[in-house]
Amino acid sequence: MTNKRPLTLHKNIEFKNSTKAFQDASCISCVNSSCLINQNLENFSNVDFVAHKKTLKCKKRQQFIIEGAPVNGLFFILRGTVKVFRTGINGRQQIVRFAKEGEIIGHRGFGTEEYYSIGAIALEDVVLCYFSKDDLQEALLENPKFAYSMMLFYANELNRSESKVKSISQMTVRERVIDTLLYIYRKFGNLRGFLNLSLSRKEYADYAGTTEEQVIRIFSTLKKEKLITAQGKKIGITNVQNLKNEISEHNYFLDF
DNA sequence: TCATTAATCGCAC
DNA sequence: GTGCGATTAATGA
Repeated sequence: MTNKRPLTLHKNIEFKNSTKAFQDASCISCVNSSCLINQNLENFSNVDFVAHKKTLKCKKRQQFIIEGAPVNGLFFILRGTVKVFRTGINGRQQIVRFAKEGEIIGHRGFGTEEYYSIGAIALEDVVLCYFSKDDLQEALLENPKFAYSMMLFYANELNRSESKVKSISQMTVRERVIDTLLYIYRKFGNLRGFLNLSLSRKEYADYAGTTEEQVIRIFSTLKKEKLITAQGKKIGITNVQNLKNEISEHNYFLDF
């Protein structure tokens, strides 16, 4: 599935060569323990690899990967959350996943694919680490433990992606919305009784594969059923177990 | 504060 | 279930 559609221009894109975007954040002193590179740091004999990485900051709502753009490297999230999407039929946005610190973005284009098949937008202010393809390739060949960690990551992604196909094709809209809520819940957790990631109704819809109106309607029935609470963008899950029960018959996949 | 953007709801299909 | 449009609420410059 090659994707060579022309670049979709977006109003605020700028990451390459914009000097102020880059600032040094050394891997050696990095506190992000969920990063695969950080975890494998002591196994690298070649220090150049981490020395070559670039750090860039993205403001909220800034797009840093454009669908169809050539792949030159991989992004690792140092801080913040990001949504990864691809443009579907009728220009509708399909959110592939939400990613938080330590996660890798753009990995599907790594290796054989020349162009990104996904786009990525910062949901809040984000700090990214960017490694060039060449440096990464070298590091993977040299360091089996690192390669193995990456393989696990890929396998996990594939598993999640497959279960998502099933949920979109076989679950009802209500179930998909609940599934989305639980996904956000287990990945981002709760903060003061609300999901620790605020998304628009549209974004819930784009992930669940439905429309904004459906999400609104389902949210309001869930509210009446006292399963969730909502205050503007903040959604709180009041009864996780009941929600889980509703979709447990279809599988309930744990992912990070 | 005022202007813009998002959330809702009702209704037709 | 979906899509449109009007109304209301929330956000942010």
